[in-house]
Amino acid sequence: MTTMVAVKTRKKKVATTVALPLDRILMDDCIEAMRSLPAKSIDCIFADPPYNLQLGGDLLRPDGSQVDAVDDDWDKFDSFAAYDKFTRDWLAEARRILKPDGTIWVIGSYHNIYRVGSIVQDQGFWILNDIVWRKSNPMPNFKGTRFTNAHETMIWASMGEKARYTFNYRQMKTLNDELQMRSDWEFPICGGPERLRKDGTKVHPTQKPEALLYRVLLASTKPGDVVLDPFFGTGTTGAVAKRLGRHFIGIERDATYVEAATARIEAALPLDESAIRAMRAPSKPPRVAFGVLVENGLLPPGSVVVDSKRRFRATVLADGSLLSDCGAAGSIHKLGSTLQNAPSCNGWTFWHTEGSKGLVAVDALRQQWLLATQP
Amino acid sequence: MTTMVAVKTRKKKVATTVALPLDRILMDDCIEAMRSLPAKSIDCIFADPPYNLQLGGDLLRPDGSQVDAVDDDWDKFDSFAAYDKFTRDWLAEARRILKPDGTIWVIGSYHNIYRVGSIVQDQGFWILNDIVWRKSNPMPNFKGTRFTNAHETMIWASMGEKARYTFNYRQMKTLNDELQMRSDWEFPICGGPERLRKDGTKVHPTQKPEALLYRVLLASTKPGDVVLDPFFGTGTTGAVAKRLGRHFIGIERDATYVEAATARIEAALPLDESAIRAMRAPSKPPRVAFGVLVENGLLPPGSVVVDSKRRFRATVLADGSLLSDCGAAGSIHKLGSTLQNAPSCNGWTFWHTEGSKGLVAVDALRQQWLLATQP
DNA sequence: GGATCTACTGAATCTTTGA
DNA sequence: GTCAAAGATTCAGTAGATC
Repeated sequence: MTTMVAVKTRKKKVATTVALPLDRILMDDCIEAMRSLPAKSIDCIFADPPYNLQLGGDLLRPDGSQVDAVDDDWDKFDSFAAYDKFTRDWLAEARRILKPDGTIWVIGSYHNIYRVGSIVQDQGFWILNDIVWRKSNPMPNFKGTRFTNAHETMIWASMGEKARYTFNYRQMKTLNDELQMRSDWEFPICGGPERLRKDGTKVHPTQKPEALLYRVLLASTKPGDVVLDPFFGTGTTGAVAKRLGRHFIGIERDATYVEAATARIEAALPLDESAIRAMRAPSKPPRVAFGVLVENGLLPPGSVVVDSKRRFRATVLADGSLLSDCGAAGSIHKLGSTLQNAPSCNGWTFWHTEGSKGLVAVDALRQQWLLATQP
Repeated sequence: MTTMVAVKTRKKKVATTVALPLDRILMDDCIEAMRSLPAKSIDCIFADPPYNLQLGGDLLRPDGSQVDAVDDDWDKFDSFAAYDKFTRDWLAEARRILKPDGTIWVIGSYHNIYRVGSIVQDQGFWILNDIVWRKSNPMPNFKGTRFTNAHETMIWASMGEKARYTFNYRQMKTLNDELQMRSDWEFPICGGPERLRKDGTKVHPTQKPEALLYRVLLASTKPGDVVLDPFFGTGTTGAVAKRLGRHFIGIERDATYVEAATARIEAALPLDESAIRAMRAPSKPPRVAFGVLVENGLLPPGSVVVDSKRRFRATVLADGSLLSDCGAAGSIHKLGSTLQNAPSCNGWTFWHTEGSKGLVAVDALRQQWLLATQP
């Protein structure tokens, strides 16, 4: 199904409708397929490009010939140069179709991620984080010649240094038991029932765990966003996007993978109604002006507020500003910073009012107000 | 003290004696100093080059205090091109002086490591591993704009694909409780008594922990080997090399750093057994966030949980929070305490899910998860 | 003397909105 | 585009003071 989506054109800020193949898999070369998509139409790209540098696969040698003796410096340069060109080409297309406030994720290992990261930066993307996927059950190093290669790296980048982007800070913090989500994530590798198999053998050699994509999409997209995966494989990105109420576009050349991905996504269930509803709520609570609490009688004019240690005391005025005993006045934030002689202050957590069980931050009143007024 | 060391010359494989400034600090530009060293004379290089952080303005913590940023001149570069040239130049010299069976380590962050890694590969080095230093106590992301940047990356490379190198597999396995050493290492950042201070302020803004260098040198060098650090700073590499019975050569331009490093290394004592044990990462019981169970499908969004007496009922949301039927929401602990009107609540034992044999505490799911993922 | 509280700090690319 | 005001934001650990 092709869906019409509002996309803003560049020159004139007029919304036009452009065809986006939402929730479909394009069976094509990734660069060709991206060329068919309109500029500035995608919210997020997740890319798991091939990184079989040393194997001399079809990417580096279209004729399938074997790479020469690896001591040959020229050949090495040739290989890296070919990989770099491929990377530049697909990243340039990715950049064209991303919205100005979109972001891109690329996953790789030490074989390719340094090439990718350099080119990401060269093309003007701005790295926001690199994320380490720590595998809880990596394949051991059988020969004992190196450290167990127990992680892969993801680069997350915005369109530029000043570009805006989506980061659902609160949801990540909640997901991590009220601690900021860190740049190192632990997940098992994809196995068990989740791993797609046909006749007992795995369909795709590097199928990514859904939990990984779950966190990626929950962190960096909003419900209804369009997520593109140019190296779709067996469709982990699509299955998770569907579950999380995001749209996906997959690009995959290999018919076997497309077939497996199609069946898989078909079977994936979207989250149930209540979970979806809660997710569609904005990730940030709506702003509430302090004055609204005053107007609505939660803290009527004349009320007294103090800081948590009762060092400062102020009276609430009718316009929602505070008047301190020493004569200073201003918004809850301004007065808090003035009194503490600090550059800034969050008045919501700084100021308190007398409750039945001691001091209560005015932020609690705001929560109360939100609970009472939000649907 | 200059010591005479046998070094093989390149053209003819005849051993000649060449002066190596063993266990000394050369106060000079790193490229100039490396030029003064003979080719193929160094067993291992550990390099902690400037990261090219490109920081913006001041950064304030939530309490209003200012973050002491790395604003030193040595970290300023005009462009990626300038940084790349600098990197190519020092890496080329490093390559010249390394023995054919030597290895190089470079540490960096996402700001620079992709540039470094690409150039390492371009110059013919062969990456053996990349190692993630997970910081147990990183600086938080104060503004809630990104994931906490909680790691740095080290690249470990040999002179070429077929080159030999030293890897003390057994010692690494022993150090890691008889499990293969993985590519992710956890250490605290350098602080406490180990952090060099003068008049209460840190001498160097980016002093590395000795535990990190300890593992690096123990893994990749033999006793008596020569370790070169072209960005010596306050001499962590030298202090650890001395304690491990390796020779070091330090290169550092800044006289203040050289002075501090000299005194520090002078005071360093060879390690005894207890100190070696202390160098191991502290083992902490693994912490599992409730959200991890949600992400991994043990309790998918939309699942219903109840307390043991079925008085309260809540739905699991996509971000790992709970939404109660009465509209209250929060983490498993928060909602449990809210509903019971109690000051605190252990959500792990409070909330249950329907199992085939009746209610099962979500804590049981956590145990199940730990069993499945922990070695 | 031990427990508790307070202040400080660390390689950081660290805001958003509306006039 | 700029600018000013409003609003949102921290974790683990050490060191020293206080109870």
